[in-house]
Amino acid sequence: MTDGKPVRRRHADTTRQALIDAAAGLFAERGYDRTTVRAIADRAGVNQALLFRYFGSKTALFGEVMANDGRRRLRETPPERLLESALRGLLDPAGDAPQGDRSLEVFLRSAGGEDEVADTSRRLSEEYARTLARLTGEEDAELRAALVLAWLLGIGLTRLVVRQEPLAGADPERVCRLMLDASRTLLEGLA
Amino acid sequence: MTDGKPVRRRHADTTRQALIDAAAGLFAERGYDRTTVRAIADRAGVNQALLFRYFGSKTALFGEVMANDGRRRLRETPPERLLESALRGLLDPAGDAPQGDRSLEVFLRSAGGEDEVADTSRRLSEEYARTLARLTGEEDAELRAALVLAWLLGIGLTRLVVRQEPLAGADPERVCRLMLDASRTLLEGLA
DNA sequence: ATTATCTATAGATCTATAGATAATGC
DNA sequence: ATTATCTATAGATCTATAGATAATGC
Repeated sequence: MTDGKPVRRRHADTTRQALIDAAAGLFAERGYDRTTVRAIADRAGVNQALLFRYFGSKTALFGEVMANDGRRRLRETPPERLLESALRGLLDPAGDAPQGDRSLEVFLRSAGGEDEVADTSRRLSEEYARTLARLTGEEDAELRAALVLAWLLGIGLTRLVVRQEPLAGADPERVCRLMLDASRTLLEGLA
Repeated sequence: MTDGKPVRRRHADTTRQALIDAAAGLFAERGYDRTTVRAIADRAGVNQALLFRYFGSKTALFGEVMANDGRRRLRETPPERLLESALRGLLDPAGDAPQGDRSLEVFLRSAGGEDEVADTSRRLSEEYARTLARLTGEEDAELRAALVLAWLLGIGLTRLVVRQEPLAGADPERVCRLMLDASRTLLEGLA
């Protein structure tokens, strides 16, 4: 695990970014708690002390990762497509369009952790909820949006974290159709 | 934290059960990883070494907790009422009917943890899925049941673990109605 | 005498820091 | 000369165990 992507030696910005990339990957794969600073540094191909030099602490690096990559999908997806895009991202992390935004995976694997991490995660998920809520004119728009988002998260939890069949191995198209059809009964504005 | 419920001194069975009860509560409140064996022993009012004497390891105690209390709701609830019962249990852990079955909370807070714990959790959730799948005759009954269960878990995750508004503070009745109505479009057999 | 309980501690992690080393730019 | 990087280690947890102590039952 000592060699990640080859890092140009002695270049602070490159090293910083390598640490962020390594952390983003590992947080998505294992969650915050189960990712050690040593594993991050190893994957980035640098010494573990540099993580503290550049970010100060592991929680600060987590915040940086979520601020950096975590909002790409939110920025680049039209609201009425956001639910489907996020669902497809969770169903097929490899073939996902807004490249590199695995923040919902990070969320699912880290939400139960320490307070500062939970807060950072909650803030991201609140932005999703707000965006979805604007889609409908119903009086309880926010609650409906929260329920749909909760469903998305539950599907991700079952498929990626728990890996429980038949959801874990189900065809993404079938899951999308069933989930989106039922969601439209809750949120009108969905594409 | 040294005094839990007063334990009759020097009685192995009582001590064993006190440890199970303390563990069940703490696992539900904090999840497996964030619960220390010392916290369990303290709440049970006994020494931490007894946990290892009676259960061998922390993971073994986790298995015992899930086997002990974890299936009460499954046993005592008719299948067509299971989803609503579990949902109400997550929405209002205090006023819940099958007393003491907080296993879904434990699941939500522990699913991302180490392998043995994840396996124990997955097994419980599979029983829920199987029970729900029997409710409908549709060809893709199992996938539909898995999706409904995922929704339940997502709601629990958002409300209890992430504590994100408006779901965290929403009226249980409203949540029930919205969620169950939409679920009936997926699973016919629900009450 | 038996066995439930406690004391003390080994051993494994992990985050974080202080201070030494080595590579680059002037 | 500056600063990016590494070595070595402190200090905080946590699970688990070996062995001593103390309470009960015959």
